[in-house]
Amino acid sequence: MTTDARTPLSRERVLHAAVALADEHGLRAVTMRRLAEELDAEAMSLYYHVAKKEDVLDGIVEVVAQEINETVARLEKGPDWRQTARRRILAARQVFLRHRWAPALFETRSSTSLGVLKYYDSLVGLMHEGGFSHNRIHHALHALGSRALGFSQELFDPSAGASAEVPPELAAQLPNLVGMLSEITHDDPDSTLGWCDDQAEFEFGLDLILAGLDLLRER
Amino acid sequence: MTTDARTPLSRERVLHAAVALADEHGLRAVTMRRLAEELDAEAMSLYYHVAKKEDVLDGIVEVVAQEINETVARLEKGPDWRQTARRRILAARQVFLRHRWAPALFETRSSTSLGVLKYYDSLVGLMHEGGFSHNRIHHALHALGSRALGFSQELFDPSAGASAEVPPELAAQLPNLVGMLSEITHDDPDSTLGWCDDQAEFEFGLDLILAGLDLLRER
DNA sequence: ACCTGAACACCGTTCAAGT
DNA sequence: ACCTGAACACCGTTCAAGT
Repeated sequence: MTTDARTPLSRERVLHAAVALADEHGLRAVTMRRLAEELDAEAMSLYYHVAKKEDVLDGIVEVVAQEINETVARLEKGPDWRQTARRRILAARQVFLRHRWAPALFETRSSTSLGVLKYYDSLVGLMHEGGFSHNRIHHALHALGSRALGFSQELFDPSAGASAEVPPELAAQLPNLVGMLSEITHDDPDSTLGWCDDQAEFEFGLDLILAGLDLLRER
Repeated sequence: MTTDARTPLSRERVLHAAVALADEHGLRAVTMRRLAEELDAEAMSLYYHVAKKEDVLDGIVEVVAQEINETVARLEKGPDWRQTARRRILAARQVFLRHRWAPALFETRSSTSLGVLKYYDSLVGLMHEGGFSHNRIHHALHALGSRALGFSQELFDPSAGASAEVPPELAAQLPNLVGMLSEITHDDPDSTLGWCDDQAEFEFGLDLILAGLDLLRER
């Protein structure tokens, strides 16, 4: 995973090691000391290449954002703004499926990333060509929220256990929720970004919003 | 803010002190040592009343969730499911406006909260009465995401500076975004939950989704 | 039953010093 | 120019000891 121990450190090496570490052991494993270890260096050495830990976190958001932009750049345009946007968003999602720690991080610090801004810039351009006013586009970005980037925020925690296993004394207090959950099955566990954000659910919400936006455009 | 120094500690006092501390100085100020200080005790004393820090965080989510449920319980029903849901969601939002640190925390750990589950349970019940199948409701909750609870996730960071102040060398790389932002003004700075999640934007996205869902129900 | 002092393992970070 | 050892202030947490 890490390159030769003799390779000198660099901001880029530090950031890529951080992404790899997060991919393998989660974001919590990314400490300055652990990261240095991964690079066969001392924690203090990192400070020559990055300002502080926040800078590392900003940096790995940037790395992931670039990965998204490269993926999106390879896509062909669809027949209309909506299809094109949909394709891009679902492609971005694939990148997050490779970096499952990233949604949580993006939610706190995506504004610092030039790559994220470029992604949005391109989306704004697409919608503007597609007939939306800037004001509408602004609204649209809000309506989409993190869906514009390919993930939806998790309101339930994956670690809390499966849906059906609600303890009986709790179930009595939550009759409607338990009733609903007993009827629901999730389609594809491999496509999950968290507990409940699987591909089918993500697309449902995305399409609902894109359709709603498209109606507004035509008025 | 804190009660008499003689008042014995309790889980409840600890949690309420934690909420007050987060309200005043942010979630980062909530450390075991600082929290103890606030209660005129030693950090180690807290461990008699809470298991660990995670337990404190779960607990303050619960406190806020209860606040939401109490607020919602006082509301009258609207003419239909959609109006009622809208009222509840906007009322929940008011609670988050008093606890601006809470959205970020809810996004990571709301599943542990009985109060949050009760909120959802009631929403599921409302929609079921309103003519939705459980399967549709499940989809609907996904489509709404955190909006069901009254906030939308922030993709941009409030600390990063105002929208118009994009440095010129950056602006050249982001023509569409800069074009958009130059036309946009946010309506009401007081209603903001973060950089861009103000009341008007929140309602736009919420109504778009509620309208889309309502159409599905009628089919 | 409730609270605390001392101690441990772990953070991020600074700074003077090494090559 | 690049890396490091020692040190600091701060975490969460344990545990034996106090009342």
